[in-house]
Amino acid sequence: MVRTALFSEADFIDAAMVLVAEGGPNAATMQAIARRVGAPTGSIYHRFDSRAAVLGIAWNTAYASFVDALAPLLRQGRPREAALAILPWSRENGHRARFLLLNEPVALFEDSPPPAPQRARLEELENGFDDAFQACVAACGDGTSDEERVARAKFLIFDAPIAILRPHLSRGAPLPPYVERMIADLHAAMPVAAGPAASAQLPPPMNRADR
Amino acid sequence: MVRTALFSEADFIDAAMVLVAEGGPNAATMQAIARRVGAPTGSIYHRFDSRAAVLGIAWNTAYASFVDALAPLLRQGRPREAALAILPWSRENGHRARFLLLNEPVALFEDSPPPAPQRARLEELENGFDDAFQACVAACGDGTSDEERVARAKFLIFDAPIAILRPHLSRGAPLPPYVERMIADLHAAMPVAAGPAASAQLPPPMNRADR
DNA sequence: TGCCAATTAGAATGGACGTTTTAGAACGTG
DNA sequence: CACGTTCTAAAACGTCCATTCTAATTGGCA
Repeated sequence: MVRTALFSEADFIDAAMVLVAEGGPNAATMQAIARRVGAPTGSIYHRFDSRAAVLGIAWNTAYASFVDALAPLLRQGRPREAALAILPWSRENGHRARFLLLNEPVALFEDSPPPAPQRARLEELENGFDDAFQACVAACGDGTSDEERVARAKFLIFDAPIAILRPHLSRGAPLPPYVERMIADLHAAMPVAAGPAASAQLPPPMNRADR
Repeated sequence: MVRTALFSEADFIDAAMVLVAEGGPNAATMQAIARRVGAPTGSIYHRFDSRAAVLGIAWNTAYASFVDALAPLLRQGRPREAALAILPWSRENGHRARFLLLNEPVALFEDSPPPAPQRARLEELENGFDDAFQACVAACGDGTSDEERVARAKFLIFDAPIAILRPHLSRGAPLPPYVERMIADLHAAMPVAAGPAASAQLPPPMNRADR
């Protein structure tokens, strides 16, 4: 390299994340990203092939950070700790959390899908996360890991905690202390290790649906 | 009226909903909406002020239908039934469900907020829904309706069931039968009417977080 | 029958955005 | 101290889209 770069790749990635987090996917125009970094738009194209690549790398970065925080706990068979780990991760990764947890990929990538390398990397990350869930279910519950059992684990560890955080993330408000209680209570009431033993302690479910 | 209209307002609204449901907010361009209806783009502007108005009305329509399905049950103090009602509503309102439950308003309206009438109507609907929650919490639990109690009820009745449906809505797959079990189990384990009595039956929550 | 408002019809306009291009500045190397 | 490479810098291009405009069509009514 012969001329020292004024801006780093991470600068542009971060700017894109912040813009999406604050204003939705369309707010992250190439010109807005450049403006926020203080660079000309051309400089983005010296580092990235396209806008889709920028957003794809941003997504993969945030997702990798998230998976790093949860997967080890899952593999250790500690689903409750994994669910609770979303909380400090979100507090420490403000923009990333909003970027990752508040956007559906379909909406983020609707204009054009990320190029192949980023797609491959994402699939890698998703498979790793999936494996961690499988391992957790195998370690926590009995061996049978059918679709429903995994869906239940993903809900308890992933979707439900995010649903608890969502209203606050959406308002941009700090996470109140009771979100931790809600997650903990949820896992106390519906353990992932939901052998028949656990549910037998609960009051019997009332009669099924009303239709 | 002197010339019979070939297209109805609802045609355009529905087209917009379907397009957003299938391809994300940006897929609902004025030209795409018109093309799907088989009308010229000019015809949209004879009925609606702007694209923001079309999306705002579409959102309000879907939201009103959703609230109609849940609010009565909430006001009757039947949170479990309200949570389960999301299921048949989603099955009977395929596009609407994807449109409403898979899109954050911030992403949908980022380019320009809906005009005042639609904003006012939405606030009306949201207040009505909020009141229903307040009524339910008052009817189910004890009288005290502090922030945490309402947040808990909203999670159990609204956000959690949606989180259970989300993966399937997102893939465009039909909702499997076990989603009903998951919602029912959740409400059996964590009743909204969570007086101290209910949680006393549960095994004591394990020690709080690990940090 | 001939008029008029409502609607269809489709082209035109202006702006925003992704991407490309061209020119110039910086810095390690020989 | 020039040279080549990497980067900054900013303007330019082409496309897409929301919105507007102009003209043609329809059908009830005087």
